[in-house]
Amino acid sequence: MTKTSSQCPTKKEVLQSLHVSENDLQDSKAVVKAATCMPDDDVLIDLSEVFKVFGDSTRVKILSALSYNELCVNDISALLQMSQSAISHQLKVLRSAHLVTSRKDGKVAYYKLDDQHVESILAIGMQHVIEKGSK
Amino acid sequence: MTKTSSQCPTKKEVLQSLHVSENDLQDSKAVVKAATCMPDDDVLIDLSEVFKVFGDSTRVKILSALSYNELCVNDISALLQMSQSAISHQLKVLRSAHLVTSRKDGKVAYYKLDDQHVESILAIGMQHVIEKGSK
DNA sequence: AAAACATATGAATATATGATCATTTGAATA
DNA sequence: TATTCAAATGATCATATATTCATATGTTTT
Repeated sequence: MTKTSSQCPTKKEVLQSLHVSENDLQDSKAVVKAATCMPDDDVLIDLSEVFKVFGDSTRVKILSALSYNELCVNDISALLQMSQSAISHQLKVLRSAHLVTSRKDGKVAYYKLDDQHVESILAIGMQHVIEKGSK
Repeated sequence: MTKTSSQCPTKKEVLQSLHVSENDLQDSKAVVKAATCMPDDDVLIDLSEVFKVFGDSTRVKILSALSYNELCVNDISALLQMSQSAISHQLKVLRSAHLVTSRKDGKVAYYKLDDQHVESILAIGMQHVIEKGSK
C-alpha cells in the first residue's frame, strides 16, 4: 500500500499548497509541522465561533449566573438589570451555541448550562484573568 | 463581632441593590444565590474580554499554529496566507491579552504561546465543538 | 551610508453585532 | 373569550472591529 498525499503530505506538497518556496520562510520545518498538525480551517472557525459567544460581558454574566442555579428569563433580567428583550436575544445566541438549554413551565422559560464544558471554560478563563490581570 | 452587609448581605439587601421586590421574581432564592456568589462585574467583564480575543478565526488559527511551534511573523503570514500587516495587528491583540509572547532575533520576531492556559482553553473549546457540532 | 528586509503602526473602510423599541406569540387566568 | 403575563422576535441604530493600504521603525548586509 502506498501513502497518498492526503494521508501524509510531503514537505514539498505542503509548501506548494501554501504557495511558498522554502526560502520564503525563516523556519520551513516549523511551518510544515504547523500546517500538517493544525486542525482544518472549518474546525478552527467553529472553535472561534464558540469563543465569540463567550466573548460578550452580558453573555458571560448570564453563564456565570446559571452556573449557580437554573434561572428564568425574567429573573436573569432582574439580576443583570437589563431589559427582558436584551436577555432574550442573548439567550438565543447561547442556545444556538449549545451553551445553555431551556425548559418551559407554563409561560416561564427556565435556562441552565448545557454541559460541563461551559463551566470548565469559564473556570480556566478565570484562572487566566486572575494570573495575568485584566490588561 | 457583627457581620457587616458587605461580608454577608441579607436577602433583603441583595434584592434592594437589584431594585426589585421579592414578588417581581419567579425564584428569589435562586436570584439571591446567583447575586451573592457571582464574581464582581469587572471580573466578568475582564473574562469576556479574554474570550473575545479567542473569538476570531484569524487569532485562533495563530494560536493553534503556535501550539506546535514558535513561529515568526512572516511564517505565520505564509502559513495562514494572510497579509503581514493583518497578522501583525492580530499578534498585537494577542500580546495585549497575554496570550502570546515574543522575542526578537535580529529583525525577526518570534512568537509563542504565553502560558499553559491558552492550550487548555483551546483544547476544551475544541471538545465542545466536537461534541456539540458546529451549529 | 545606502539598500534591503522584517515588523509595526496609523488611517480608513466595510462589516458585524449588541441594545432598544415595537410588536407578536403563546399560555394562564379572570 | 378577553385579558394578562412571560418570552420571543424583527427592525433599526450606534458602536466595535478586522482587513487593507500606505508608511514608519529598526536591523542587517552590501
